[in-house]
Parts: sequence; structure tokens; C-alpha cells
Amino acid sequence: MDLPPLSQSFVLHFGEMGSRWGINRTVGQIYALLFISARPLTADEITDRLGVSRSNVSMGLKELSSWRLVRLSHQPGDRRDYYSAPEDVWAIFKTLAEERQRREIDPTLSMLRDAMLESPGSAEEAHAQARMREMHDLIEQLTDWFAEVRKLSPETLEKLMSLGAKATTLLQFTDKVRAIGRGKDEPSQEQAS
Amino acid sequence: MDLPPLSQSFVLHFGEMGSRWGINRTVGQIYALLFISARPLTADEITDRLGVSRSNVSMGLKELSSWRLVRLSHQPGDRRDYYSAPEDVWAIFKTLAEERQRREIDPTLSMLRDAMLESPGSAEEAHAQARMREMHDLIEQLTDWFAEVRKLSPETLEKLMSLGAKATTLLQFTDKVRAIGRGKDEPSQEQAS
DNA sequence: TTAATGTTTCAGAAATTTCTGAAACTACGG
DNA sequence: CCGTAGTTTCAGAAATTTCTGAAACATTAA
Repeated sequence: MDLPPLSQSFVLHFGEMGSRWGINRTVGQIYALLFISARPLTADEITDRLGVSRSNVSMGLKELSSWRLVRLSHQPGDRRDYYSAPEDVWAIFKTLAEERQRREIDPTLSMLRDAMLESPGSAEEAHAQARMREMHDLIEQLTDWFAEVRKLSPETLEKLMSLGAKATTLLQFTDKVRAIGRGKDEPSQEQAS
Repeated sequence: MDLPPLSQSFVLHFGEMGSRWGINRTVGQIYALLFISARPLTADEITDRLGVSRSNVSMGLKELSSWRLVRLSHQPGDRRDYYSAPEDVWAIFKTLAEERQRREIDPTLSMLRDAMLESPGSAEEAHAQARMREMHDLIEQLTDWFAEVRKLSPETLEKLMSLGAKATTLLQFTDKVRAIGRGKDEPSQEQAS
């Protein structure tokens, strides 16, 4: 690998992280390299810098394209493909989340829905089905909410996040007011940190 | 594998999903089985139902314990260990998120912080460092916010999520009001769905 | 102490995933 | 049409991960 030290540790780290996720090492490294690069790179440049085979880079770039994580561009009078990572880290995060939703969450929800349509053959199965419903409902709630959030602009989102803690305090407060209103002495449900 | 059809497809699906994440197939299957089981199971029962080796189950349970995703219990007059998955799906989700934070996010943040302390050896390196800072800031913001959210009770959280869309609308509105107040005709930053 | 019951470890076998080099393919210029 | 520059594919090699069976280890009861 032929990279300055700072870049090298970044690239190696993402290679390792990649393997912990479903992504393979080379794909992680290619992405890391494009992410920190000041200009688009050709597949050959990537090959040289990472010290892996040309075909491996080709496969990796194909994989990254399928995740919509790389852009393709061209230079006038040069027919080689130049690859780069989108600039906006928020946009990258959203793309990643959308793809994972499509590839992992959606099929899981679909499997769970199918399971819920079957009639259970025993008490055991009925319990299993009830658990699946719990999981289904949680995932659906989380993803619906997240789909909502993804529509926001980075600026709005940033505000919403900084609001997070405040909104929390407010909700706790209204909870208590309601409890008192109903004449209940409901204990706070917050957990110890 | 010796399971009723509904349970079987659930267990197989989670085995597959596991391999897409860093988790191996058997670990995914063990967890899925415990999740839908109406009562705690012994390692031998798991072995029989999944049709894998006893030692594989032992390793898998150890892995799940390290993720704090299984509970250990005992029956009076029986010294075998009984394993089960926590009931509350929210709690499970939080545990999972906390562990991933600790194992993946924290080391990444630490690597990025270290990189930011180095003095860049070239313009290229300076650019790389700037990109790393962008990534660092995004991750830190997301995780701080999420740490905040994790402290909430399930009930409060549910309210916050259903509020999500409304809070959004409100924020967009205040944005526009401010823009007009400043005499700017700022276009909406929201993206087309 | 020994026997009985249960759990964990670990070296190597098996399976899977990743990576490579060679060949095939594509598009363009002359 | 041919030659050149670039990209992709793919069969098998290499590396890694997962899984197993056997042995070691632990705990309790007698």
C-alpha cells in the first residue's frame, strides 16, 4: 500500500470495519480512499495506491456503485472512468441507510408479515408468532420514523437533533402533568443512566 | 433442523441476516430461536432443534452473552444453564445499539481524533484530514443524539417518534419565518421525495 | 475420593469468501 | 477492418471463517 501515513491508517481502519459489516475489506478500503481523495481517481490509481489486483478494484467499484456510494465522472479527452465519493457526509449517511433498509429491513419485514398470516399449528407456534409480531411492530415503527427523518434537509435535521434533549424534557413534563390530572401518582419511567 | 414451519423460516432468515452483519449464521439462529421460545432453553435443547454441534452452540451462547443479548436462569433441582432472550424488544434494540457503539463507533471516533491531531505532510494530507473531521463531526453528532434518545423510556420514545413528523413541519415553518424576517427569499432546502 | 452430569476449549476439517491473472469484451481512432 | 486503451468477467488459488469431535475442565453428590 502506497499512501501517506494519515491516509493509510484511515484506509486500513475502514478496511477492517468493512469486514465487520457485510462489506469486504477491499471495498471498505476503496471507499475510504475515495472519501479522503481531493480529486476523482481512476481504477488504476486505486489499484496502485491500495496494492491489490486490478480486477479486485473493478469488482469493488461495481459493488460500491450498486450501493450508490460512488460517482462516475470523465475528463475531457480521456476516456477512462474517474470515481469519487459524494461530498456531503449527510447525503452519504442517508444513502447508506436507504440501501440497508432496502436490502435488509424490507425483506425481514416481509418475512415477518408472511409469518403473521399463517395459522399457528400449536401453542408454541402461537407464542412464536406473537413474538414475531412484536418485532415486526418495532421495526416498522422505527423505519417509518426514520423515513420521515430522511426527508429533512441537513440543516433542519441538525436543529431537530439539538432539539432532541429539550423535546425529551418537555415530554416528561407533560407526562407528569397528565398523571396528576388523572389523579394518578405514576412513577417516572425513566431509567437510571 | 427440527422446528415447526413458522419458527423454522424465522430462524433461517435470521441466520442469513446474521451473516450479512458481522454475526455468524449459528449465532443468528440461536438468537432467533431464543427470541421466539416461550420458555428458557438449555444448550442441549438448542443443539437438537438447530441440528448443529454442541460446541458450536456453546461458542454461540458465549458470543451472545458478550453482546448482553441472552439471560441465564436456573430451575430448582437442575444444574443445567437455561438461556433466554429478554422480553422487551425496545430493550433488545437499545442493547444492540449500545454494543455496536462500543465496538465499532467508539474505536472509529478515536482513530479519527488521533488523525486530526497529526500535522499533515502535504496539501493532499490536509484535504484528507479535513474530510476526516467532517466524518468525525457527523458521527459524533449522531451518537450524542442517540445516547440522549436511549435514556428515554419506551413510552416517551414512542411519543417522540410520533412527534417526529410534526416537529419537522414546525421547524420548516420557523425557518421560513426567519428567512422572511431577514428579507431573504431563501428557497426550501427539502429534497423531493 | 470417584462417578455423574454438565460446560468449555481447541486443533484441525469443512465451508465460505475474497482475491488474482488471464481471457473476453467494448469502444474508439485511423 | 485492425490496433489500441480501457473495463469486466470468471475459474480457480489463497485466505479466512465457521464448525466439529474429542479432550479437558468444573461442579456436585455419594
